[in-house]
Amino acid sequence: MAKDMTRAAKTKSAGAKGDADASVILADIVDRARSAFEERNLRFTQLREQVFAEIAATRGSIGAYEILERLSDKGTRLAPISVYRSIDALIEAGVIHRLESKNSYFACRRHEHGRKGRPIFMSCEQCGGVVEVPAQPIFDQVAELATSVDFTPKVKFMEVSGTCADCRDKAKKD
Amino acid sequence: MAKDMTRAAKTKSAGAKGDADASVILADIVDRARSAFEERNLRFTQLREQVFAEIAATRGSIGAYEILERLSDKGTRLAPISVYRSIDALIEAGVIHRLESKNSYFACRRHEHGRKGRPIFMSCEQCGGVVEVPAQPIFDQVAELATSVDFTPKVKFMEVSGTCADCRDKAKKD
DNA sequence: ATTTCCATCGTTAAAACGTTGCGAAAGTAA
DNA sequence: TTACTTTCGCAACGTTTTAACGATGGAAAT
Repeated sequence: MAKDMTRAAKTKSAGAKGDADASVILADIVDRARSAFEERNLRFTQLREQVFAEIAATRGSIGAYEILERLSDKGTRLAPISVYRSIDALIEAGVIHRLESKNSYFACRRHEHGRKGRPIFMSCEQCGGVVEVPAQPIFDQVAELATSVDFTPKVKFMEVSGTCADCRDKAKKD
Repeated sequence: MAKDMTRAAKTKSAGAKGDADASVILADIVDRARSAFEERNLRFTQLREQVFAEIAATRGSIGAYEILERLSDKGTRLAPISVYRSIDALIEAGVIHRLESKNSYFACRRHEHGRKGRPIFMSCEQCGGVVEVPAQPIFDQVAELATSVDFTPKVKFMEVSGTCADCRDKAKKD
């Protein structure tokens, strides 16, 4: 039943927006997340699945309280802590990331660019969309710079805000 | 009188910690901030000065509510919004920075490394200290990478957390 | 000098984000 | 079964940030 819900949610969200990559349906993304959990011997519980599905169904990033609201609208009324615990587990499993600059969360899309090293997150200030771009050389340079000032870095990702191509083009039309 | 207070605060904080660069006294840092405001035709009000002095007197970064508390201890009781408004102005003037990953603020130290392009903030997870390291080439590379995926970046600084040399050495002793 | 204007600040309130503590339930292992 | 660990529900609380609105005070225009 949980799976049916996620499929339904996906159809609705992608259909409504006429998403270009509607081919990658939400259920598949959820399945990939499930695999990630299994690989690490972590439990992909119903709650975690629901939370993940909401995040993955979102274009751009989503805050914890919005997840809370959306699940509530669908009949699953939760306390904030439950969502945060699920978020922690999802981050732990590596299937979502936290966008520090917006206190929000988005589904990992590493699979879209293979696994070519650590990514930079480019987050559009207009539409909220987030793209992950592999940038290992830049991380290497940061590490080198840090070492040069005797600092031991612990960087997992970097965030860059700006404007995506779509929004830039839209702005030009005005 | 405001100046006297800041001088006193500085003496206390640097003296207590036996800070190495006690030579750069707080009052001078405040004066530099004042100049930054004047250059931009912004007002360095008493409130902004007090807030700035608290931030500048802090080793590492400080949260808005801790600023609030410290000022309250000194007899200036403020509403949170007042602190946030001052913080906004100080960021606007470029004399402090926000550490996104910790929801806290610290005084800009650009002058310590000349003005050689945009800095990366290296923030120590152990001691909370923050150092600014000029890293324009890395910003350039990020910009290039962004452009290559048709994204218009708007990066001012980057944050790297990790461990500073002092804390690493201390850890080794254990 | 008086009016006009705008930035700043005070005050109240609430929104947005995140955590603690405790105990029940459900999965795992012996 | 029993014991153990992980997850979850629940209630309250703590932290960070913003909104709305009015008062004040200094600079500029008349």
